[in-house]
Amino acid sequence: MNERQLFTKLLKKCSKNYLLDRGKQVHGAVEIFGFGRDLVLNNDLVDMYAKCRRMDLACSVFDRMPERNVVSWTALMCGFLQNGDAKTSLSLFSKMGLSAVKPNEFTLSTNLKASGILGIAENGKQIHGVCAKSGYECVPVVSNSIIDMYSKCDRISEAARMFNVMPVKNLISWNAMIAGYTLKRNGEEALKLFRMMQERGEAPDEYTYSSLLKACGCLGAVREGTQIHASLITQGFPYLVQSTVSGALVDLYVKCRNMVEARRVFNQIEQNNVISWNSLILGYAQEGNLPETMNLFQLLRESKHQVDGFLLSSLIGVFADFALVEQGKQMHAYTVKVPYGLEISVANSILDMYMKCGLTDEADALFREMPVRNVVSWTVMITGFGKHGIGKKAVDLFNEMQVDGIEPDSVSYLAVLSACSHSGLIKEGQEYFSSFCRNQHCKPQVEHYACVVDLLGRAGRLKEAMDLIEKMPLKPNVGIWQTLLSACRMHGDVEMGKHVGDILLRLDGNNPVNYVMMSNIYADAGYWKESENIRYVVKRKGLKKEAGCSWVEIDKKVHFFYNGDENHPLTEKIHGILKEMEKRMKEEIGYVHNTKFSLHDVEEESKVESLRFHSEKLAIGLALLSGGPKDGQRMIYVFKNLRVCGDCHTFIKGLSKFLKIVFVVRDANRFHRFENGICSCGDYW
DNA sequence: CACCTGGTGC
Repeated sequence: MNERQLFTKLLKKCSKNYLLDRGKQVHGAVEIFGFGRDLVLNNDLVDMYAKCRRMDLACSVFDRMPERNVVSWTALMCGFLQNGDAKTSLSLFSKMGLSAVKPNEFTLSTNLKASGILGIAENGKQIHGVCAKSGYECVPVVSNSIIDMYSKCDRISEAARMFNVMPVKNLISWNAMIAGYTLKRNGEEALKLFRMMQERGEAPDEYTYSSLLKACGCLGAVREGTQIHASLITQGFPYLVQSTVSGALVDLYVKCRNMVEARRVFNQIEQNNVISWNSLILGYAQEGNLPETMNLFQLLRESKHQVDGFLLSSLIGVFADFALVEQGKQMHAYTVKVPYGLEISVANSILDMYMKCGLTDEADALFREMPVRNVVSWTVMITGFGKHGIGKKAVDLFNEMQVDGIEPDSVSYLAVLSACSHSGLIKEGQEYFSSFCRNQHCKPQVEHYACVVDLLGRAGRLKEAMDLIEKMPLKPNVGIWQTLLSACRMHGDVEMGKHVGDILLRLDGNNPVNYVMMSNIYADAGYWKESENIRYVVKRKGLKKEAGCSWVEIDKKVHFFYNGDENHPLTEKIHGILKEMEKRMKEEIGYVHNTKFSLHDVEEESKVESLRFHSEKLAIGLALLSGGPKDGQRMIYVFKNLRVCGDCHTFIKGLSKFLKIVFVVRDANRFHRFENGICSCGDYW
């Protein structure tokens, strides 16, 4: 072996093992031995510095090269891509196009990948054109990259077309296509492709399994996921102690709410990485296991891994869902101290947390302070104000956002439309909807139509709402019919309600909510027999609604209540104070139990006894028992997982009037702010 | 010099 070959071999070894200092020594030797102008060795040097994450040094070698070939260019582009700078790779690609050097399959693949990462379909399509013209399209590396690029650019059908016409598919082609479907949350197609792969006798590898397990997680397909897990074990799959496949397994079990199994897989992994840590911690948080969440969070901080923005924003998101203000504030304080706390997604999750906990002022102050805001930041605020029934502010923000130069996307349109419907801003809502229809970039989805149906329904324009559903270019879903059905009930339109109910039950006959709504419509109109019949069907089918649960925070401790719950140590006293309130309300403002408005409730709850002990009332009872609002604020916050029932709504309105207390209730749909006998929802929710 | 993998959010 001559010296030149030796240097190449040494440099490759440095690249592979990220040995920067050793690489620098070899670089020095290359110069001393007079190989400073050697093309191949310079290419190796560029690659070595790039792999050692020193793009500055890679560039200086590249710049001083007397001549460059396609390998020199590609090594540099690759380096930028691997260091997270896809943009520079693409601009180098166009710079290279001006020189005489022609791209090869490596160059094309690298820049297809860069386009995919940036999600720029136009760019990728252009490179695809170059591939087609030069004949590289048929080289597997290139076609695989094309599949990857299209699926990352949200053009899954073009990815599938490439996959289908490829004359030779290798394992990576299958993996890329399965990953593409998984990315778009199309778990069914991913599993279908996997079955096809098995029929053809293709052996899967760890990439295939990672994607597949993710697909199962998206589908909530516990059975398929467990099967795959079992077959990995029986095959003696060598990767189960490694983090990638097992990380996907941990996440699968977390998504399927099986924390015992998730923990078991996690414990088996020899080298856990941040991702599996994050999955596990989030899993504990989502099931409300706060001690284990914080325990693991602490262990992670003590480990060699770094807490990242991903974990922070998702953890804060869980606190927001549970309305754990104290935990949320603690986390906010923590984010201020760490560098990744500055990430915009973390700031957005904090905004969202304050909004979901009812602290609009805190959110607003933080929002105004943020140095950088993106469309998500604005959308969080618009959604938040919308759910508080402060439609004016939501609308103003939506307009201000556009003045600020940020284009609304389909989620922000949803936010503003829903804000309009929650606040009864009918005209404004319709205007935003038509401007959305004229938008070049995105089209309304079923959810947007549902907002407009709600808007029209609220105004009693049921016929127009029905027309809209029938004329819209999309297939109506369960949600949109439910919206119309609610409107039918609110306006006492039994005939249309019956029609809509029939459609709904045919579409989704296993959701008890649909039956309850129908039953209530009949009951309101005095059709007792029909109402009973429907309730009977629910019983016969054994359909169960999610258990109603409310909670309230008192002295930094959260108390949970279920409907009719008698587990709280103060139950008797809570019942006592609620009965006393009812009595006073009856005498002072003529309150009677309102069974008519049990719209969102199910089963035997129409009985006065059970209405009295709905979870939200129990929570309020405890808050009153503990001396009412603290800190001089005349406010009590209560949170509920389902929608607040009509009777409770009337009850709380009454309470707010004669106790002179403001009650804020967050239900599954929006905030209700009760003040002096009036609710911010205007009795329509 | 290259292609495919795992965790948030409205």
